[in-house]
Amino acid sequence: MSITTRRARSENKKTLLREESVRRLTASAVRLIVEKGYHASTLQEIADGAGLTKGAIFFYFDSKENLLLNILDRAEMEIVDTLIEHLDTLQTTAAEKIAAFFRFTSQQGISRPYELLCLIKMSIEGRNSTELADKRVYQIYERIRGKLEEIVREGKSTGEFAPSLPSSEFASVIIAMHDGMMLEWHRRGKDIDGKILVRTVWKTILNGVVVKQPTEDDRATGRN
Amino acid sequence: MSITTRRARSENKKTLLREESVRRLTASAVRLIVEKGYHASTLQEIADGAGLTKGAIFFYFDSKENLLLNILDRAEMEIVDTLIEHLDTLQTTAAEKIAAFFRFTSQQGISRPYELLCLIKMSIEGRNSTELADKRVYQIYERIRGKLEEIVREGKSTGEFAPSLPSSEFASVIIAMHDGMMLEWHRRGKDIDGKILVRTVWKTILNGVVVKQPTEDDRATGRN
Amino acid sequence: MSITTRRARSENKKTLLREESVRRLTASAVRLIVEKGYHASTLQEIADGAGLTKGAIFFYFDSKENLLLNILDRAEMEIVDTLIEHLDTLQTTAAEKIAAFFRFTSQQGISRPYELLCLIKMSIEGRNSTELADKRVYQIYERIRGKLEEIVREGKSTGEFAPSLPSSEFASVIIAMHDGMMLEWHRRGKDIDGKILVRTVWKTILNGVVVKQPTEDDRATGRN
Amino acid sequence: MSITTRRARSENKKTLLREESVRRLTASAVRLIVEKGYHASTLQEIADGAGLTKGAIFFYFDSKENLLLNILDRAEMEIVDTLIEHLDTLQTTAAEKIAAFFRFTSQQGISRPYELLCLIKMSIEGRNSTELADKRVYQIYERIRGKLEEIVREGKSTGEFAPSLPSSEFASVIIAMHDGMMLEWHRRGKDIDGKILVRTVWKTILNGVVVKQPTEDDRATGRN
DNA sequence: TATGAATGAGGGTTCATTCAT
DNA sequence: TATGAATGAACCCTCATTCAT
Repeated sequence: MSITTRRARSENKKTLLREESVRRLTASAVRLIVEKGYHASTLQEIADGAGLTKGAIFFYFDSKENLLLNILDRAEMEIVDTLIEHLDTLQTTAAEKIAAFFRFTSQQGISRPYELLCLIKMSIEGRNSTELADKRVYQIYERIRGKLEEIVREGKSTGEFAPSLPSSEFASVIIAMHDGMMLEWHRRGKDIDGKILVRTVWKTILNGVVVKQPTEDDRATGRN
Repeated sequence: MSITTRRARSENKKTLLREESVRRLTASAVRLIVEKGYHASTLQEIADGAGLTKGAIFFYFDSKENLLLNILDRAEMEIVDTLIEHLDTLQTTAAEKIAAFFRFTSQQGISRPYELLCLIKMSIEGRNSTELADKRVYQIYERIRGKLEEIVREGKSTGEFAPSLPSSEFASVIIAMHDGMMLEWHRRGKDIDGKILVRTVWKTILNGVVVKQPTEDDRATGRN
Repeated sequence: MSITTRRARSENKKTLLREESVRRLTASAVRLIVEKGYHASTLQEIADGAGLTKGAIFFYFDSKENLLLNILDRAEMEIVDTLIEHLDTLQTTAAEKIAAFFRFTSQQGISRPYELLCLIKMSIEGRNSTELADKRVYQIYERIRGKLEEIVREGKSTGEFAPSLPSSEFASVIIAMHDGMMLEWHRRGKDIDGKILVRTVWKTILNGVVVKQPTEDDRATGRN
Repeated sequence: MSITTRRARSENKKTLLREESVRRLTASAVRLIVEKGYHASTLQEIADGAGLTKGAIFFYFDSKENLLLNILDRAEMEIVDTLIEHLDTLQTTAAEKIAAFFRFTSQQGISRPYELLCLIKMSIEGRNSTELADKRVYQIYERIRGKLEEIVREGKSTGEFAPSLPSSEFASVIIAMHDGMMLEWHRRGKDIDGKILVRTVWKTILNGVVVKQPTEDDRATGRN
C-alpha cells in the first residue's frame, strides 16, 4: 500500500470521525432543546449527551448560537425542503395536499421526532428577539406558510374550498393545527396514540366534527 | 380622627401599595415570559419592567420560581376557573360549547393577552422537568382537557358528533388547535387579523374546509 | 388620680416596654451568636427570635455592629466587672483565687450560659479585623489577663507557685483552659457532666494529673 | 520522542497545574477561615488570595461548602491520622503520651499553623447546625476524644493516674486545654512566646501549678 | 414604639467562552 | 481532533439598611 493511499484512508477516517462528532453533538443539542428549551440547555449538558466536552462544541461550531443555526439549517434542508418538494410532485386535489402535509410531517415526527419539534419550539421560545436564529426560524415559517397559502388558493380556484375562505388565515390555521398537534403530542407523551391524533386532526380540518348527511363522495369511498 | 381610624387608613394605603407592586411585578414577568420565555427572562428585566428593584421581587415572592407559581395560580383562577364556569352555565349543543370555548379564550386573548399565552408557553418550555411549576401547568392542562372530553362525550351521546370520534384525542385536537392558533397569532403579530383567524379556526373545527353539498340544516340557518 | 401620675405611670409603662424589647432583642442575638456565630446570624433571625421585626433592631441599636457592641458592654459589666470585684474581695491564696475564677465563671455559665460563651466566641470569630467590636473584645480579654497575671505574680511572691513560672504565659494558660473548657462543654452538649468537667479542670490546673507521693499538706486536707 | 511520551508529559504537566491550583485555593481558604471564620470569608477573597478567580473554585470544588469539606478531609488525613499513628507507635507512659500529644500538635501548629486552627475554629463556628461540614468536624473530634480517653484509661490501669480520674471528662479537659491554648496563642499573636506557652500548658496538666515537695522521680530526672 | 415596603451592595453560583496543549 | 483549566459576565439570591407611616 502506498503512502498516499494510507494518508487518504487516514484522511477519510478523520472525516468520518469528524462527521460522527458533529452528528452526535447536534443530535444531543436537538434532543435537549426539545426537552427543556434552548436557553435552559447548557453546553455542558449537550456535550455530555454527545460523550464529548464543551470544547468540542466550540471546535466545531464556534458558539452556542452557531450550533443552533446549524441545526436550523439542517432542519430546513431535511424537513422543509423535502416537504415542499414532496408537495410539488403531488398531482392531487388541494384537500389531499393538506392531508399529505400532515401525513408527511407526522411521518417525520416518527422517523426524526426531534428535528421537527425543535423547529416548532424554537419558533415559540425566541419570539421578539433580534438574534440571528430567530430570523432564521421566521424565514422557515414564511416558506411553509407561503406554500400552504398557494395550496389554499389553488383549492379555491378549483372550487374545492369556499371562495370566502381567507387564504392567509387558513394557511395559518393549518400551521396552528399542525404545530399545536405536535406540541400536544409531545405534552401528553405516551398517554395518547399519535396516529389516531394525527388522523383526527386532518379529518377534522377537512370535514369538521359536526355530523352531516354523508355526501355522495363519502358514501362511495366509505369515508367517515 | 381617632387613632384607630388613622391606623386603619394607613393600613389600607399599605395594602393598596402592596397590591399595586405585586400587580406590576407579575404583569412585567408575564409580559417577559411571553416575549422571551421564562429562562431567558432575568429578574433584573422583570424588576425594571415593573419600575422596582430585584429585591422587591424577593420581598414579595421569595424566589423566581415562586413568582412563576404565583402567576400560574392567578392564571388558573382568572382564566381556567372562569372558562369552566362559563361552559357549565351554557345550555347549548356540544358544538356550540366548543365554539364558545374558542370565543371565550380569544376574548381573553384580547382583554388579557398575556396571561393565556404565558400559560401556553410555560406548557411548552418546561416539559420533562420535575419542577413545581411544570407539575402545576400539567394539572391545569388536565383540567381543561377533562372538561373538553366531557363536552365531546356529551356531543356523541346526543348524536351531534360521530360515535367513532375518539373523545380523548379529539379533546387534544381542540387544545392543539387552540394553542396552535394562539401561538401562530403571536408569531405573526400584526401581520394577521386575529378575529378572522379565530373564526376560521372554529368554523374549520366544526364544519371542516371541504365544500359539501349543503345539508338542510345549513340551508335553513344560512351557515357557511 | 392626677393627670401627672397617670402620665408618669404611662411613661413608666413605656420605659418598661422599651426595656423589655431591648432585653428580648439582645437575648435573641446572644443566643444566636452562640449557636451559629455573629456573621451567620441574620437580623431577621434575631428579630424573629425576639418576636419583633428587623426595624425594631434599628430603632434600638442603629446597626448590627452596634447591637453587638451593646451586648459586649453588657457582658463586660455583668460578667467581667463582677468577676474582678469578686476576686478582689477574696483574702485567700493565689491558687484558691484561680479556683475561684473557675468556680465563678462556671456558675455564670449555668445562670447566664450564653453571655459568657458569646464573649468567648466573639474573641475567636473576629480575630484580625479592624472592627470596633474586635477591639472591644480585645480590651475585655486584656482586663481578665491582667487580673490573672496579677494573681500569678502574687502566688509567686508568696512562694505558692514556682518562681520559674512565667506569669504572662500562665495567665494565658488559665484563660486557654477556661475558654477551651467552656467551648468543649458547649461542643459536647448533654454528653458530658458540666460540674465534673469544671472540677477536673481546675484540679488539674492546681495539682496536675500525675499521681505523686502525697505531701503532708495533701495528707492533712485529703486533697486530689 | 514518541507521541505517547509527549502526551504523557503533557498530562503530567496538567496534573501538576491542577495540584498547584488546588493547593493554592485550599491554602488561601484555610488562611482566611482562620483569620475571619468561614462565613465571613468570601469566595472572592479566597480566589484573590490564591491568585485565581471565583470560577476556578467552582471548577475544582463545585461549591463553597465542598471546598470546606475538602479542607476538613485533608486536615483529618494530615493531622489527625498522623497524630493517632504517632501516638500508637509510642511505647511510653500515658503521661508521656499526653505530653506527646501536645508536642505533636504544637509542632503542627508551627509547620502548618493554619490547618489545625482551621479545624478548631470550624468546631466552634458551626455548632448546632445540620450541615455536612459540621457533622464532619464532629466525627473528627470524636476520634481524637476516643484516642485520648483510651490513653487516660491506660494511665489509670497502670496506676499512673488516680483511679478517681473521670476518663471521658479528662479527655475533654485535654482537648479543652489544647484548643484553648491554640486559640489563645492565635489571639495574642506575637505578644506571646508559643514554645513557652505550650510547655507551660502540658507541664501544668501533668504536675499542676502548686509547688510540691519534689518526689524522688523528679529529683532524679531534674524535672520541674 | 415599631412596622412593612423597598433598596443596593455584595454573596454564591452558572455558563458561554477562551486558550494552551 | 479535542481536552481541561480558567475566566468573567451575569445570574439568582441574601441581608443590612433606610424610610414613610
